[in-house]
Amino acid sequence: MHQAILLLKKIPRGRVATYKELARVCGTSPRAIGSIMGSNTDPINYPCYKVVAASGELGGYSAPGGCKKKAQLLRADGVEIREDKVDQKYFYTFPVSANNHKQT
DNA sequence: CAGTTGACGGCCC
DNA sequence: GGGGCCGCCAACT
Repeated sequence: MHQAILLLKKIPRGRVATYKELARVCGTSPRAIGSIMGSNTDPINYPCYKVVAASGELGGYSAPGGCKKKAQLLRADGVEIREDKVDQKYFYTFPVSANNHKQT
């Protein structure tokens, strides 16, 4: 198990997190996040589809359906996608003290 | 254990 | 804003 996987579930509905954000909280590199996500193609227990690139692009999706399914799931979450890209307004940032302890 | 690849990001041109 | 190159951590061979 990895912290990044846990962070996926911490992402509020209608919002998305970037690889770099997860990397920032996990203290690792965005490459690692992608690798971890690729190792976990389980959108059921872990909404990996809520993770997008910093550029707003959906990035990739190893789970069945591909990036198209990913976009579909995001829209179902309340995230509006424009030209296969997510608006920066949906970018969610994790609390600095949200490493592994609840805050506020 | 060592080498290469990959769901990416940042800097330079 | 777009394209190219380097760096990064983890997983696979």
